[in-house]
Amino acid sequence: MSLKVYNSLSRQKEIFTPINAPYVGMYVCGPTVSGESHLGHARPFISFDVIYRYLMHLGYKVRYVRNITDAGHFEEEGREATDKISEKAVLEKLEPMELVQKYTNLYHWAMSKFNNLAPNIEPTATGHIVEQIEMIKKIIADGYAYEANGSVYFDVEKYNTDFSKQGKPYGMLSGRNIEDQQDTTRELDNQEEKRNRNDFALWKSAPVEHIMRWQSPWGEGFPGWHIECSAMSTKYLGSEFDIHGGGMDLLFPHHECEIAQSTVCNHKSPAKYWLHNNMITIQGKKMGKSYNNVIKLTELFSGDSPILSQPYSPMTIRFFILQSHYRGTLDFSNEALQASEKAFKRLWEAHEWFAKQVFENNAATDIELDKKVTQLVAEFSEFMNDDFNSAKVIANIFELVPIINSIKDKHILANALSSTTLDHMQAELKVYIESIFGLINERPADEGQLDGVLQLLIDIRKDAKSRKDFLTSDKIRNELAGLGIQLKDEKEGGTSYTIA
RNA sequence: GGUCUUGUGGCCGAGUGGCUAGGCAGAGCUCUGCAAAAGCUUCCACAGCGGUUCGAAUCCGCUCGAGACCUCCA
Repeated sequence: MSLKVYNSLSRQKEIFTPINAPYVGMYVCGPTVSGESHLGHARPFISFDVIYRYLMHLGYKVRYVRNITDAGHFEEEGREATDKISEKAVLEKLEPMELVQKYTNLYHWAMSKFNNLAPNIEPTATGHIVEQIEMIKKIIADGYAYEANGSVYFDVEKYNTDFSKQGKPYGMLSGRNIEDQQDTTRELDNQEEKRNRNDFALWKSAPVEHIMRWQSPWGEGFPGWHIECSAMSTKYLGSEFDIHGGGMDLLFPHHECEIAQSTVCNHKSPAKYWLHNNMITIQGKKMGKSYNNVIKLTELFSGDSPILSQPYSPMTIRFFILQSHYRGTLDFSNEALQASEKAFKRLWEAHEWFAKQVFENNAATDIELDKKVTQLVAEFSEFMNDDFNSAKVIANIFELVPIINSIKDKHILANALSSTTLDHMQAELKVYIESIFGLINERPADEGQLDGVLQLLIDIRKDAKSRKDFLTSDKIRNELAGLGIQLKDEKEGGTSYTIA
């Protein structure tokens, strides 16, 4: 059973065959650190984290590169070319790099909260100006770019004409053609520098007020919007690598431009498989700054937003995202997040208990159940191999949860299942929940002292209960509940607690 | 206007033509001093209209609705 991935390039699921197995090169477009990350940004980073983890689980040696855009992308097309980062820095009276550092730190903090593994290389745009300039020079030398007033533009028209003959027209990824683009009614102005409206900038001449600027063969300026990803992916993954990932909104023009740039420079389309995650929506609309409907990650964690009825923990959000397929839209609502919060809690508590059990060697007494469990567990990899369908894996895990809880409550005897099945199920649950899905226990391990205090209270309550002093026993339970500590009376007369 | 996606029960969401998706919420029951938790049972669905088919949420057509990209965007 082999891994299949949906390739945006072919618009179908393809068997994943690395160019140079067991090595896998994966590039994912990272954040622009000109502002705080929001819930929408969490989607690709969590989705591709799971993909990264799963590829490693399959035994691949993955080099995962995710960039940081710290030079800013720029407004274009009839608007003043202004570096967003510089502009905001002035407003906030900060050095550009100070701003970049602030939001980079915040981004890294959020990533670790989500328990995302760090990429193997996290290159920055400003750290690769030289590589970008070299790439631009090469494109000019090959005749696919031209200079105009200190700026350099990619000649889309010429590229499309020449490469269409090779079956690689501009627009092959997004399914567009230049003619359609030209038919649009959108207004064109201040575009006299460009020979064609589809041309995009590789290098922009910097106006005097522009703080971020670098020397280049074409004068002082800054790199265009798409060249950084091409330069950095080529440098660290080679001219042709396995997976290029990112949000669907980057498909055009960003990824289309990357293909054109890399194809000219390296004579190869950069990535074999293009993977795109879909958007998180809110009331059906894409969450994005253009819609002014973003929920920042810090707000999400603190609950400090009028949209939010409560805070949501990083694991709740991670679980929420994993409950859907990465290529579908996912609609945010308080109700949906609350559902995920409860579901994750239930799943985790069952898993936590089950992971600690040691099973005695025996054969199954309930063959049917044993078969069912074996089947459910076997399907984990089947579902993940089908374009990373984490939603279906989680559904199966939830079929196992009642079985685990029934074993715990002794509604089902442990020997109903064979020890082989139980051991396998225990191991696979740990692998999938913890290693692949990257879910972790959010409450820190008890320091011991707290546990001691709680055990003392539980003992006192038990005494009170045995004396039928329910006033005291309920007081202990209710007061603790008020502190977010929930007591649960177990079947055998014991009491356990969970801390919210 | 062009390109594309999509419409699943109160909410979020899987669904490869025939088999209960799953979660949360609701109802009932069991356990329990009460509760919580847990377990069991249960209600609620495939936008509409046609067509193909022995059989369609799944394929085709039309209608209506929603969204994304075409400008920075995960």
